[in-house]
Amino acid sequence: MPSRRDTRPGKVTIFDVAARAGVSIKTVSRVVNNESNVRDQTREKVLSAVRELRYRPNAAARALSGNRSRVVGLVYENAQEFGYTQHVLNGALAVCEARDYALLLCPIGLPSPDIVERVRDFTAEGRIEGMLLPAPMGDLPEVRSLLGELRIPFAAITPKDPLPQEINVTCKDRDATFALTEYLIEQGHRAIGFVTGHPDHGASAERYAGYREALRKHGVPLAKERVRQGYFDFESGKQAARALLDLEAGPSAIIASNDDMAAGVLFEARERGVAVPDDLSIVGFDDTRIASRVWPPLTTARQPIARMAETATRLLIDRLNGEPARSPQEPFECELVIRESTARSREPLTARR
Amino acid sequence: MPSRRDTRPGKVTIFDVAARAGVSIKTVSRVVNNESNVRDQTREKVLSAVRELRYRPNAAARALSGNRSRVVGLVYENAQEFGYTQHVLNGALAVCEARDYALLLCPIGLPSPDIVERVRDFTAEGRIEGMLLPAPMGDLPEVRSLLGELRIPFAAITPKDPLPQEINVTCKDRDATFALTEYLIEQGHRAIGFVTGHPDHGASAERYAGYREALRKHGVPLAKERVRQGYFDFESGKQAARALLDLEAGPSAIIASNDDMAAGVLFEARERGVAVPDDLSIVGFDDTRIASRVWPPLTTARQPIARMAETATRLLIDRLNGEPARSPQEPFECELVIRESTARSREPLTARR
DNA sequence: TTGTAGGCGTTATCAT
DNA sequence: ATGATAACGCCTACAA
Repeated sequence: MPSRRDTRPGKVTIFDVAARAGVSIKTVSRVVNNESNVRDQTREKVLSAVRELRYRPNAAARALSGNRSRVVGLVYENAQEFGYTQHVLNGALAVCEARDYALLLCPIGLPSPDIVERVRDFTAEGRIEGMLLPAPMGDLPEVRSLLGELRIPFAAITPKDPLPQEINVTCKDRDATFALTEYLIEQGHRAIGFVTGHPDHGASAERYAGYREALRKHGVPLAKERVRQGYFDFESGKQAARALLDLEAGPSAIIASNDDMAAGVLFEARERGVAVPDDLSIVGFDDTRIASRVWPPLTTARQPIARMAETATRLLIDRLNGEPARSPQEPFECELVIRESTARSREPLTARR
Repeated sequence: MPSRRDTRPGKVTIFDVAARAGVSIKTVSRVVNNESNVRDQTREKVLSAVRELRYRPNAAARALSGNRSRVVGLVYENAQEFGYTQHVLNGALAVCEARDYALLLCPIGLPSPDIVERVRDFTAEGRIEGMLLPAPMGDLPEVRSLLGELRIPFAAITPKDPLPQEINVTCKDRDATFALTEYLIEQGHRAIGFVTGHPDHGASAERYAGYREALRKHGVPLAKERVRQGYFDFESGKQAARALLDLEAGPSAIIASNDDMAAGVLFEARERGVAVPDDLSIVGFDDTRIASRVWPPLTTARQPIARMAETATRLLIDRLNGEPARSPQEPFECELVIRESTARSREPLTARR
């Protein structure tokens, strides 16, 4: 029973616990790490010593010795709008905490010429054991190949082209945009503008596809001039709205590929005195906070971002603990949220009222 | 010249660098840590070896050996509204990155009965070397005394009662609310409602004081029924507005103690068809994103949150590196931002026009 | 089922 | 100014 050091105030080490429980440090280690081959009785003894001493294994020692830092890195786009990232953060943190992992942040302003160097730097001191890549980080091939090279497992949230051997969490945003568009059509809208998302985001193409599908299904021709490029931020939504509202035959409704842009559309409409939803219906995507804080609150599709992040984090940590890379069987569902930014079209296509 | 291990792919250690530079590992350590007592020539040799080998010291080994994790913890209130925290995060991360520290997050939902346990847990594995306490975390005595007990230095951002021997970063929010109120008075407003912030936040009392001072200076009586309790979130702003707009003699202007509540006030006004700013002027505080994304955009006071967080982080890291606890000489200034949510009062107190 | 020895990559101590 | 050697606290092998 080696008790290598005297009881010192402050730091309780594995030796203290071992001494107290009358076992070797290895046995303590086994118990702490939930390994097998420990008699229940011994385990109990150790556990009470742990409790009494308030022992917590030292993270640095564990990392150094076991070559596992128990830290997950989160690389995210540091944009003005933070609604999406906030949900990712919440989900990731919740799971990390439950699994006793820590989360380290790596904000990146896109586009970033030295992104590979930034990520390499982030992983440099051996701190990161696995990486979380929320959109659009999972879309960048240079990041993915770097992580592959570094042998750092990662989980991507809504990447553009999910590879089966990696961890990917996706959702049915295409279906959701389809449903949103169809809803507007059912409300009598025909001239429906669309603001796309950033072309580098995987979700952008999906959402645009959902819009076109719905138009096609209902025999509404796709008018190119009613489709504008946006970048997922408020300002680009505003600018897209400017162009759309300047059209001769302006739209009676506008779908923006996310809530931030929809808020921009709404802002522009108000500035021009266009009544929403009376003269213009507006639709967003994600149901982040801003959707219910502008007036009128936005009709949108609720993407379960936090839950998706939780799932990604869980699968990633499982993988770090030796399980194979898995992805959810099914993409997550998005739920339609009808609010006051949309109304029946006043155009005389259908009977009045 | 001990070269303890062969050149292995992947991990470059201090031994590799030492061998390459033809010095001992201690010398490499000195150079890497910018210690003195190294000949310039030797330093150069080591530095080029470091560069050529792309050597990065292992964080875990450093932490274990030096008893310094180079990690700063950020305990923050995990509220719905994230505008404030977003700026804190940005500021803290920027400085951490520059000083080669990492930032660990500890979100806490308030009120939290087990907050002390949560924070203790957060610090438990020896990961955290210093702690950042943005409002309102610096106001909680139990947290402060816990950190004192644990001998973990901390820096508070706008705490209620800053102690001189600790690191505190504050701003002149009292002056700013004073200026905002005065601005409204100059615009002809007399019936000015006020929504206070969460009573546990130090800033709440300050901002309320600024409001009262301005009224007093201009001989406007303080009407208790025009002051409502809020909690810094959107919903409480909405509810406060409900009460204020229900008053017989409703206010012609409302000052909310932050932007999120101001957005709630605006939302409620719109729901009732109260025209802003024609029938009601609205003022916020902070100039977080939401202030310029609602319509009309909010007149507010810009609190330099990110810069304050940067300063707090810098001072904290300095302290962790042996310097004494210092605080800025002067509180930070807040800047008035006049936007379209305020206008001249239409009440016939001053001449028309 | 349990324990012993050695090493993880640094920083710290004390020589020289 | 520089270097040898011992911690740091834990985990991994291998023994018993």
